[in-house]
Amino acid sequence: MPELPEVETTRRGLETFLKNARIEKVTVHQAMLRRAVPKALKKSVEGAKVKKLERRAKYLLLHLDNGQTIILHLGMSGRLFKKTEPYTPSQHDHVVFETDKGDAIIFRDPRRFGLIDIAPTKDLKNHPLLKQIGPEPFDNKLAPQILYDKFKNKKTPVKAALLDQHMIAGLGNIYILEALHDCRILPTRLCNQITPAECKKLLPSIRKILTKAIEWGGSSLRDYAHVDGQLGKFKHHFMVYDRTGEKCLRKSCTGTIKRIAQGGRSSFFCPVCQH
DNA sequence: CCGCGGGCCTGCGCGC
DNA sequence: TGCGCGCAGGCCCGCG
Repeated sequence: MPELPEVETTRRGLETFLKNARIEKVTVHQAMLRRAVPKALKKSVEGAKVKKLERRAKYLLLHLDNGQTIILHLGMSGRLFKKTEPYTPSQHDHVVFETDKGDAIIFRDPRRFGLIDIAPTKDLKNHPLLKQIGPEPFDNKLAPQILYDKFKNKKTPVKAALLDQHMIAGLGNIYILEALHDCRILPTRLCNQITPAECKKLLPSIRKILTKAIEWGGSSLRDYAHVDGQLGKFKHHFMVYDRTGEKCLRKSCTGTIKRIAQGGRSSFFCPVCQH
């Protein structure tokens, strides 16, 4: 999916015209996403104003002025965009939000791994989808030592642990592999073998990669695009992701990028500069 | 409790 | 040209 940078880019894109807008109409064309769109969505949302747009992990939270919050997740292939002419409707345009400003926001998701839920804002902390999620990468309270403590008793490869949203929020396949390359850690390394010194490099690498990715508007591979239709450009800055057989881009490294499968997902790394 | 593999969906690119 | 296969940004569930 859309990982943290793509969701954050979407949040920023929506904010410019959704903040303080009133949602006048919700149309559900396809209710069956990863789970069913709640029947109450329409009733809970129509007539309410969007007060604040927040991102938590890969979830987008639209806080309304009636005490409800819309919870959106883009899954693997989801995107949210503003309808502009010319508009080519798709059979995967599942939900449409229309505002009092005349805008229509479309939730398009071919694979339907995304989801939409609605919950009282005050109950979000205990929402089953959000309750167990780990710290945000940019949370000031997150320190290398915290990562180390989470790693030290785990026997899984570090790649798998970072994919787990309970460990740290918002990371996915691309940015994990880019961050691990940045701090020279192999994705296959076991968590309980990662040293405190390595954690001290890992966290800044995660933050650096995410920051750069947000600056470039995320990564558009096939489905993802900004709210206004522009493409995210970070894929032109990948060091390892999807670069099998190509030269490692680290200065003066002579390695060639390798691909392996871990837990059914691809991992890319440089066998020369990562250890 | 933990770790792994499968399943959920559609679409695309590749090799034959 | 057409078909089958593998693979794709994520997450949940059930099994051992």
